[in-house]
Amino acid sequence: MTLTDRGGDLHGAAAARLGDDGQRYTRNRRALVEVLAATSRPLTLPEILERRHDVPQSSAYRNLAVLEATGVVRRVLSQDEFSRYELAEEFTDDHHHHVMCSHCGHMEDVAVPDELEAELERVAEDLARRLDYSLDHHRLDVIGTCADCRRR
Amino acid sequence: MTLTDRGGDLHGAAAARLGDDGQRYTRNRRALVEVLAATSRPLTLPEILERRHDVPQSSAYRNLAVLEATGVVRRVLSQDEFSRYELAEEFTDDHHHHVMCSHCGHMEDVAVPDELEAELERVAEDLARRLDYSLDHHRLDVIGTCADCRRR
DNA sequence: ATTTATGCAAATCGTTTGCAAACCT
DNA sequence: AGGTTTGCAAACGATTTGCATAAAT
Repeated sequence: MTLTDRGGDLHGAAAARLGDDGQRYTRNRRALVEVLAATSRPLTLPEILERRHDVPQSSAYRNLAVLEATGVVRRVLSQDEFSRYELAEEFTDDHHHHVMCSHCGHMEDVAVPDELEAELERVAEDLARRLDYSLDHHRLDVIGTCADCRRR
Repeated sequence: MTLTDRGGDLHGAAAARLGDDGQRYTRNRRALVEVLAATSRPLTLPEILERRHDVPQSSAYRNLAVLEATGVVRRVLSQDEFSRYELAEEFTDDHHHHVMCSHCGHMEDVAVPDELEAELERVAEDLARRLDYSLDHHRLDVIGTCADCRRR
């Protein structure tokens, strides 16, 4: 059974993770997790605020930092001026990569073939060992120009 | 024959590229290209300035932007607060990826096996086609904690 | 009660920009 | 001469933070 299979228990899992760190799962934090769970791409802070007008900007930043520190959220950097946020893989049970527009910074989640994924994992482990890093994860971005930006 | 095989002609190639865009290959721009050519990892602006005390910060930023716009330099984002800069692949004749520390943002260049590279290229083309992006390049990061940060 | 989170306003800091002087062709 | 680049200082803007109040346990 996975987190996403358990359906409504995403919030339970997030609350438990925060609790382990002595943090509370508050209204604002739940709102952020809900917004991120409802998209298939990392969102910028303005995009998050658009979806939840009741969360003030500073609280969004502060709580995203808490969620990131506890491993519920991952921050991903794109090519534009904004950071983007997505749920950590552990909370979506979905390993994915990104296609990113080098002009506007837009990102979308994509999956790659299992065979490639397995090879990426092997190579990542090998590189981390050789350079004396403790491996966390790998990240693959396909970078190009999206249809909207080509039109401009 | 490649650019790097031609040895000292990196500057010639950079000058030609800038010339195509009606830009000059000035003292400061040459200094930046020299610094970037001398490392095997993307450098932050402070790291660049450390190596060339004669280039003022604003000129460094301004010229890196020009070099990036003309395709001589690529800006890569890491996990810390700084952008990092490296020579574009066309000017180093070296396709590489990065191992990155999620704590301090440090990055190092790494190569991956040709077989993986070929598969990455195939998958990147396929994804770009399916999502209607014009493919530019792909980027693979291995993310972990470096030995220095583990010690802290 | 006590600790933690909130939200406004102000500060921070990497990066960008205005502008007058210096440079190149 | 006519355009570009320079470099200082000031501005910008995404993100962070101080602090008094509100919420959670």
